[in-house]
Amino acid sequence: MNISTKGRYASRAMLELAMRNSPEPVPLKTIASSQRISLKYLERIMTSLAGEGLVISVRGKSGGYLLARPAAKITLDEIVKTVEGDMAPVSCVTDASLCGRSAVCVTRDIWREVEDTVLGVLRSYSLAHLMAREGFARQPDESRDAPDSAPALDTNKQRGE
Amino acid sequence: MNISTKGRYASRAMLELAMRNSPEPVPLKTIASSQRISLKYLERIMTSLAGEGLVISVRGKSGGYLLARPAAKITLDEIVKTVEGDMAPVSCVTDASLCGRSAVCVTRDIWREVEDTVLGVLRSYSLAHLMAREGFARQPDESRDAPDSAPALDTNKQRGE
DNA sequence: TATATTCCTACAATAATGGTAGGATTTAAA
DNA sequence: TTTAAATCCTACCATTATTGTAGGAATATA
Repeated sequence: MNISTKGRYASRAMLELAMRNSPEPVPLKTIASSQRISLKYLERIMTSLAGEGLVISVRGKSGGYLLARPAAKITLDEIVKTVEGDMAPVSCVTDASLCGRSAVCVTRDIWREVEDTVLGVLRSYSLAHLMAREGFARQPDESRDAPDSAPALDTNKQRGE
Repeated sequence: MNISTKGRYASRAMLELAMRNSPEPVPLKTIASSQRISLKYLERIMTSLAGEGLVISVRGKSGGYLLARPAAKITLDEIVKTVEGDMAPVSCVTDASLCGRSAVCVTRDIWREVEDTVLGVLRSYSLAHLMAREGFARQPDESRDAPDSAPALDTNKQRGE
């Protein structure tokens, strides 16, 4: 059971982007140094997030990255899935043909439930939630849906929105 | 995100042990061949399960393994944790000293919640549940608490037991 | 034109996974 | 008492995944 540095770095970088809330693109150099992540490694991570449409990249001098959506509209499962790839704890969950007994495999059902549950937890957190946890006041344009307005126990639904 | 072959093999081996419900110890040779797991590898896995008290090993000729408790009293989280070790998706969850910012780290809280949730799902399944899913009738001595008698949505409580 | 940035691809060190090999030990059965 | 079948123990190893590094190419601003 592991979420690799990719998933963690991506989450932290996105959170920093959200907290900066800059109208100008934020260069990775800034984020890499404040998060103590290798710039080159972070470049690769952010490129894939850009490919997935979670951030907008601006090339050239005074370029950098911007969130593609408001922080309340970006959830952790999107970030983690993008950089980690398949989140199934067992590959047969994603590709049933890997094992001849997939159709009747009891434990496979459990591994699938584990994956669904993990993604449910991650989907329940938006960047806005994380900002709130960091003690930041919510921005005006994301105040419509309060981060903590969702039912606390329903982890399969998105908090916030 | 991965549950390695150790966790999967251990689960399948324990399920087979439960389904055989043999009063005599079941030798690993039997399980290894029916589950198509390398005998030597399975030996190591079962040794650690025995060390954790989940099975009883009987050495010598006509030896083998027995469940240490009724199938309804053994849950998947015990099995998986024993063979996989630390289930935290990020090591700082278990050892906060690995990162100076653990005390104030927002994402760390999420990784911890992910771990708790996964273990909750696994704890909600006993070997008896898996047997029931395999279509086996419940054994008399575990019929008192029906495997599916627990509230369906409460994944943090044990089903059965 | 110089500079700061993202983008792309290849390489590499390290760690984790998934075993194998070879016995030593134990114990029931022949 | 011997033999055989089983667990137990430890070391090794091949493969894969992780976690980067390196070097530049492309892009766009100042």
